[in-house]
Amino acid sequence: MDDRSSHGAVLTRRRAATIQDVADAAGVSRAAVSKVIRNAYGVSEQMRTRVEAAIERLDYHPRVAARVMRGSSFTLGLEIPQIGNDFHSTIAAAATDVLAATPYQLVIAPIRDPQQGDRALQSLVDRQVDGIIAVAPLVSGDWLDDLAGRVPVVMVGRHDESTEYDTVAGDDEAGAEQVMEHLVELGHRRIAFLDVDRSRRAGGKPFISPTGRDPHSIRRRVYYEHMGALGLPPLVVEAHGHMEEDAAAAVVPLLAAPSRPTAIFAGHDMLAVGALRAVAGAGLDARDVSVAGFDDIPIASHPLISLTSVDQQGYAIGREAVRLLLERIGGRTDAVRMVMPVTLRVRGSTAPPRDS
Amino acid sequence: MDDRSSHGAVLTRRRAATIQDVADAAGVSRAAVSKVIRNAYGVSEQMRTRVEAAIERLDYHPRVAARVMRGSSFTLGLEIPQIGNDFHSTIAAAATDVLAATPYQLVIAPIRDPQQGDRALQSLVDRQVDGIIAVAPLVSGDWLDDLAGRVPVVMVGRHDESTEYDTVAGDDEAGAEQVMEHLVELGHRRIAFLDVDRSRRAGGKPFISPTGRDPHSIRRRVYYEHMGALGLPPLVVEAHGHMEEDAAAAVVPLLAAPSRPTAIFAGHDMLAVGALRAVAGAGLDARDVSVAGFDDIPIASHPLISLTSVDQQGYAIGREAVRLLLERIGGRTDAVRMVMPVTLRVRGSTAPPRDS
DNA sequence: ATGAAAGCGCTAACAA
DNA sequence: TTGTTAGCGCTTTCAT
Repeated sequence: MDDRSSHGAVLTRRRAATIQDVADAAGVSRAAVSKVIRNAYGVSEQMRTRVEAAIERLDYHPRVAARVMRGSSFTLGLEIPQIGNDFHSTIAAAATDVLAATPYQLVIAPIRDPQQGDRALQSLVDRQVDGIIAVAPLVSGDWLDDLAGRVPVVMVGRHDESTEYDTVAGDDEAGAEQVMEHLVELGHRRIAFLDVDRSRRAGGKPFISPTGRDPHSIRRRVYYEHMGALGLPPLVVEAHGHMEEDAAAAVVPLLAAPSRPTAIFAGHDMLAVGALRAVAGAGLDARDVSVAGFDDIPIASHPLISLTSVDQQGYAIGREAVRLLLERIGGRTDAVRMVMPVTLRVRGSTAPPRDS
Repeated sequence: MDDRSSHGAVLTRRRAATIQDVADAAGVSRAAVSKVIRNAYGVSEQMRTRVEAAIERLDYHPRVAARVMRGSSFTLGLEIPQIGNDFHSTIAAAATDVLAATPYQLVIAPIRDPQQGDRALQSLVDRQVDGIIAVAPLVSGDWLDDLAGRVPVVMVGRHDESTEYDTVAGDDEAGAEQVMEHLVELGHRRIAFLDVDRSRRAGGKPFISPTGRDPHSIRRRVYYEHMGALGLPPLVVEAHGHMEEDAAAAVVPLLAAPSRPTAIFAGHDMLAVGALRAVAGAGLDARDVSVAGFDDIPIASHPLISLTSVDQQGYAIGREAVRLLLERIGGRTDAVRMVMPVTLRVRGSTAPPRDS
């Protein structure tokens, strides 16, 4: 008889087996069961067999929370600043693939707005994950140093010099340079830069990176430098939001301007695809307004999109981030800084301007 | 002095404050602190002030694991069968938005292959989440009934009759019918169906839904029924994998066939976009081979893609799923079944066949 | 209004 | 090789 049977309208919830239940069923001690499930040293063949049979019979699954109280959670946390951005999905996919062969489970703490990065990171810390991989360009380095003092951390897409955590990033400088050289070589002079949303929010510990070492600040800086070197007036527009549609909305007025740009360098591919939405929506093509992006997300290679973009090897970035994190959990304490080489994928979205 | 200072190469990890530290700092009992952080009844204004100051000073954050041992985790789990599918991202985005105004934190258990659904679900159970939302078409209903007996569950995209869990799904039958009627009306007769990967894997508790009540089985059945009613020979091809590129690979041979189909009904939009990749890659357009999909993912409305698709209101599905889950956590025990109405978004990817 | 103390399920140090 | 036991950080009666 279940002693937690329903009383009135209260829902019956069966109690799942605990390690004590397994121990009783197998006629051994809790410690013995614990050793079996952890593959620890000092269990006879007979003991193992009996215990495993009981585990199977009772469908026993150790509670992660109880394990956490005594040690590790075998959980790794991934924080990505925007669910739905395919570059971030790729990193998550790579991490999931790599971890499939390990005892670690990945959990993703999703946020809708990069500004909430610290909240998501804190929630992972509160859950005592064994390690954290984060794409959080806007969180302050000091805060991260503090975080990394509590739990192993690998940051993606940052170029910090921290000694507390590892970084894996694409070569943003080289990538942006290749884009600018490509556009200039095609004959473009009126080149606009489509930047991420940098509007600030009130409150909270996080703040806009003041270092200028986040990917988007670097890409924009390279843009400014190239325009300056050529004596061309820069034109930066900011998307208000992080979705593809937000980028399109920001580009529409650009296209209506009297002397509209002949090329747009978008800070990342979601923005670039949005820019293409505006360009195509206005009945224009690459000869009118070329568009180049960054990340080389899967849709960029689609023949109907054919977006020129900087491939920064997102899958490899995710894979290496996990590898570094596992190393760090394994005991490494010196910081590693990885910069992935980039390749410009030239496609149909960039072409010589019609009037050149 | 930190009594856990580094010894040799061992990394120093600062011990985070516990409820006891806060209690000591404020000169009160642990119970008092607990009451303050839970906003429980019976704390004087003075007590609250003192405790909150100590919490602030020590940067105290309650450990979720310890709370779980005594009650709830204030964590909800979302399982999605494929990271990188924009329909699933939309559901995750909706869930994140709704939960932002609640004390619950969402964690996503990502998988790469729908067949691993039960592993991800089990991992959420092991973490004692307070509720689960899952998009898991292939997990058996019995297993889910069992799961739902342990934790509140809302399933997305299932049309089960279970009394143990709620379901939220689009109207797959109506959606598929609208697609078929649209294609037939345009004059198509050689219509192919591009199905999801149904190859089986060995082992594990999950198995292919034998009920035929999962969305893709329904969409395919409707396709068969319409083709049969018109006396047309059905042609079903299966993608080997779940990525857009896998769909393109499956479609390429179709296009090379002597009497190729004039239209392709893809089981979901990622497959449809892949089909468009193959069609455009072969230098064909909608007059040669029309393509229609299901889900109306954001890229479908992009003018360069312009994919005809069934809008099943993914965002609303995610929102309602969370709402139902919170209701269930709040005590509701009777099962709710929601079917979201669908709308066919007719766009440029479907057109009358050239030779009609 | 406040505090003392039991106990959630597990691991690890130690004893047998 | 196996079992006993302390204790992780919190919530929750139950006294005071």
